[in-house]
Amino acid sequence: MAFNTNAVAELAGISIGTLYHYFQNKDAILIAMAREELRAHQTVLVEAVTEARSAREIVKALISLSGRRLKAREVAANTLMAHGLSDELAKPLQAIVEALQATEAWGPLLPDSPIGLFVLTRAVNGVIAGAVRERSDLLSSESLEDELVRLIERYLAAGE
Amino acid sequence: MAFNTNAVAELAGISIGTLYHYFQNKDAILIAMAREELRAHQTVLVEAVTEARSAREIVKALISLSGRRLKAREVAANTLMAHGLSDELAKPLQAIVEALQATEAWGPLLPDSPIGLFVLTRAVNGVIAGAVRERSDLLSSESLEDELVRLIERYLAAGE
Amino acid sequence: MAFNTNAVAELAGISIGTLYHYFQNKDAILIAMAREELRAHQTVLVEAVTEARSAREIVKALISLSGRRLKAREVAANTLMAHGLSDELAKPLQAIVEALQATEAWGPLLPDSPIGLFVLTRAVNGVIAGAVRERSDLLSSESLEDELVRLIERYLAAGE
Amino acid sequence: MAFNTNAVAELAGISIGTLYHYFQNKDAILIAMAREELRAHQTVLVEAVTEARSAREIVKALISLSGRRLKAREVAANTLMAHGLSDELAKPLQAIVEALQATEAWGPLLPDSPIGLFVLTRAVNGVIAGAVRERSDLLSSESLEDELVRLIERYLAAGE
DNA sequence: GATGAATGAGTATTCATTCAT
DNA sequence: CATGAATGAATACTCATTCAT
Repeated sequence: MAFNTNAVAELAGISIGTLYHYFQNKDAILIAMAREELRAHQTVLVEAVTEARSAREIVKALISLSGRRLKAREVAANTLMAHGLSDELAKPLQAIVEALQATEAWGPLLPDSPIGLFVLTRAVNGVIAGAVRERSDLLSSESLEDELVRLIERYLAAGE
Repeated sequence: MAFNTNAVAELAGISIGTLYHYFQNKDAILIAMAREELRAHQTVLVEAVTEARSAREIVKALISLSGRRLKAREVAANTLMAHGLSDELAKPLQAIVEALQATEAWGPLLPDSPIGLFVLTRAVNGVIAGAVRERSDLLSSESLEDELVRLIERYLAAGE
Repeated sequence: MAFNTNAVAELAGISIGTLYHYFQNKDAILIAMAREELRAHQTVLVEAVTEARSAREIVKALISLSGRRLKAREVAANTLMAHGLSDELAKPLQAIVEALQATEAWGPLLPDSPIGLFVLTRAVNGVIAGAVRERSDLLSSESLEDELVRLIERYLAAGE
Repeated sequence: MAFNTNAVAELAGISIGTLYHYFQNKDAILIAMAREELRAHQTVLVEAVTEARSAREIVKALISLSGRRLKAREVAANTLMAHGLSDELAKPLQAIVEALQATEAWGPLLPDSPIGLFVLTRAVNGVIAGAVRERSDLLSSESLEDELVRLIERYLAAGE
């Protein structure tokens, strides 16, 4: 594959020897890179979502960011899954929830129960991830946005 | 790794030469195995879902089957994604939809629009896949079931 | 390489099993094919040279036939050399000499001594083979012809 | 065969990995070895021919060196031909010509025209190569020498 | 006889890791 | 600390040959 350690080192602009100064072995290198990728994505997501003023704006942001560094994030996700660290993939979602909970606008609207939060976030994420995975042209249409907003609003209304 | 071609051949009970008689190279072998894994899972899913008599039974079935051959399916999914075939991962979902549409009980209830179907299926799938990925103990509780049924029913009601 | 036995069988239009009915092993197959190639070329050469009425016509014929089935003859030559049968490569030259000796027109003109014949034939052959090997554009010019005729005539005159 | 890459590496006193550090693949290794063989032979030939004081001494040198590392040169020649590099086989001849042209003794005697040089060199080479290929006992006799000298002198006289 | 799927020893090649500089 | 040439175990893949049909 193209992901051999020497290629990684060259891409990173350092020598393979130096790479092995910092990391124990190949797995450690790949996991560190995957986590960094995820962390960076999380930062971008949280920023975008925090600025959103409506459910629609949140959905818009999530969809538009879903194409960001797509390949890199895919590899990162595969790496973490292959090493039994798939639970870390949820960190960005958790961070988004925490960010929203901290705002005056969203805090009161979100589900109280952890399960409710879990279902809502994973459902939205599942829809967008599915569209990305399947290279659906829904991603560029407004109807996916509409439908996701409806999913969210209906689900939130259900708690009343 | 343990997935070297010679080991695969031995496991399959054929010689390495015969394996290469059927497949072009290692990637082709892995992809074929991944597709077979997915196909088998799809069969099991469709059977289970077809027999279900309520939304709750469908959710129950999907959750209980989500742990089936977990590692194998994970590897299969990674393989397909690594080869740019991630869209094939949606096949089981599509098959479930088609199976349900063909029944008297479910056909009329499902969303008419492709987008509605897409959102509903990927949302449910996203929630269950998330629980599996994160090794959530929600999987064994009834509350996840409750919440998913609520998600489905509310979303379907939204079309009215 | 592309010269594996299965490919050879397919090219020959018979099954690999049948090929092994006729030949002991791969070397036997390749050597037989090489000899057949050489034999066929020899036939064509002798025919052409026999009809020639002057040194120039002989040279013309040899040059024009030097491009015949070039790749096949190259492979054949390599095969024979690789199996220590390089001396067989001289057969066509010997056949040409014998054919010429048998004619009224040429018989008396040729060198009496085996050494003279050897030098003359290998010299002419060496020049043409060299031009072919080096992909020289001399092959299509008339000057190579002129020079070869001069070489032959001078050498024959030397015996006087 | 005995020319497997691991054996080559061991013979060269380096690891197989290092060998592949320097060369792209097996073909590249074989071609490099063939060229080196040819280059070394060329050096020896040019040295010997440069010291020669007469046509006979040149012929003597060429004949006596024709047996040098015979098998190795044969393999080298086959390798280059098999890779479409047969034209490189002429390099030693060209080097000899250039070396002779640079001397006071030979420069004026050699043919002016490229074609003349081509015919003379390939003719002499063809005769000696033929004798080697056919394992002729002419190689150890003086008569081949005589005849080659005659060929050369007559051909050179032809230009007058 | 003819077939061609199956075999598996043999070989080319990769790539994580080390260590002398 | 940084480097990157060198290593060689591990692995992908080939192809001459067999043999049941």
